[in-house]
Amino acid sequence: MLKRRTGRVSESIAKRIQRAISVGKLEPGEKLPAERDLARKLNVSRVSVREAYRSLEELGLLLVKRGAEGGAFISDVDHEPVTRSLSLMLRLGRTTHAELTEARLLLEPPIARLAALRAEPKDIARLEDMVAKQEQALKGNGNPRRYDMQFHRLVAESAKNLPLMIVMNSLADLELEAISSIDISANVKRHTIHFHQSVLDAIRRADGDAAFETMLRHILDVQSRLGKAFERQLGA
Amino acid sequence: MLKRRTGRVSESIAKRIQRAISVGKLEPGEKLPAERDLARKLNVSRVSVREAYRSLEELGLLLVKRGAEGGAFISDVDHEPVTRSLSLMLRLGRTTHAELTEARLLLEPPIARLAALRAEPKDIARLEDMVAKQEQALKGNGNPRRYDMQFHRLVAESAKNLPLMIVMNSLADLELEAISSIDISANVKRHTIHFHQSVLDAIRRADGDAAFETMLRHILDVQSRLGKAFERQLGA
DNA sequence: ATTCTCCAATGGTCTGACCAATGTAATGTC
DNA sequence: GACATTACATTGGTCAGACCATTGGAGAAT
Repeated sequence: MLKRRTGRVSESIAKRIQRAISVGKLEPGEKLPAERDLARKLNVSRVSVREAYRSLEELGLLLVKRGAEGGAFISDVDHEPVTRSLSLMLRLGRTTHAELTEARLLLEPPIARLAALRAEPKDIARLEDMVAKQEQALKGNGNPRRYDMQFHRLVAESAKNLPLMIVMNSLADLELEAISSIDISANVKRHTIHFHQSVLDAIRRADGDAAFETMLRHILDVQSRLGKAFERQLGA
Repeated sequence: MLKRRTGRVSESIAKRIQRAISVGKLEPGEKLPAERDLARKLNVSRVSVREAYRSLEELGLLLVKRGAEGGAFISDVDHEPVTRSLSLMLRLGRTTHAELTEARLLLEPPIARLAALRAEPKDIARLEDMVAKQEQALKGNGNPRRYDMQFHRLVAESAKNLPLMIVMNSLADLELEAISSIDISANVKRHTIHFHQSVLDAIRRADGDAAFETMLRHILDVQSRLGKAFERQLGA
């Protein structure tokens, strides 16, 4: 035999399918053979096919549904797997909040600038919506924290750069996790909303420099306030 | 029973292990039970344990070796999964080389600035070593390309910020993959090395602004040169 | 026409077996 | 005694076949 694969059977199957997807032979929505069928066709056991499907599912390439009319379907690839991995790596790497903030300090202002230059009307509408929700949550005792990072994500989305958006999403995940345990005063919340409004305003005016500056000040502001909160928490 | 898991058995196992890793109960290098043992302990089949291990392996959390003294070992944190997923998106056209370059354009100059401010002697030594290797490879017909991205990674390492380092490493790997197929003239290689030397010099002088500026110009330079190369390749 | 029931397709899990790789310990050879 | 060889135990990899669980649709009942 010529094909010398020392590796696992499931891997060679997974690789074949992945290649087929890469070159466009398989398109999103298409259905792969049932596990039993493909196993028979390739003269391997169902286990191997299952493992291959499982790997591809983990990669975000497949969606496996069970039941009648179930099966393995080619997914639309989105950034979820990257974001998940990146978030995981950051968490595992024992990233400190200081590091996290520093990274955001480098990233977010330029992202905000891009957003100001590239935001489309629907991006702006979503940002407005988010700020409105935040205000409402503040008045009505709701928890505006969820919406806070969401705003930052939307800004990144408006920048129309997928890698940056992915990075920003992961950092936001981590930030949310980090601050979920500490109390935030209504005062700080008001400040946050105010900054968000300013950023939104700059984006609306397509004023890149203003967006950059405002975002920078916003993160510095949060940094100093949260720094105090972290200390209080440790002291208590 | 209280715990209502509708999902797959393998997933609940994988989640448990992942959590144990996240909170530090399991550390890199540690060995998980053999498939048979864990299966017996949890009252599930070996198949389920295998699938759990397989998922975690795909996520980059485990390394599975077979044979005597084999087993599933907790991996060191590595950016490989992030890179892999990103690379997939690149291949599937969800993102472009232009976006990638733009991201680097935003990220690398500030990273270089941090590196200049924080590089320790041993970081500088490694950077010097890398540039030397590059020069040697250029003279001796070697392939300096591998060392190119390596240099950028070392810069990110010198910045002492884990999130930024992981992100930078992923982007560097991706860049390497993207350009691996195109020819690079000796002229461009010389330019690259020259820029690297300048960046290194700024870092040695702990001159953050110079490092920022030089890195920015370097990437812009590469961008314009590679842009042409890409075009040539497409035209051919 | 609507609801209900049943069923076939399909993934999920289990059992138990054997194969394959791999490090180590026992054995043999010089 | 030092080194090569062999045998073996451990562990993941694969297989076959069975049964369970979910799900959507076809057909029956109303």
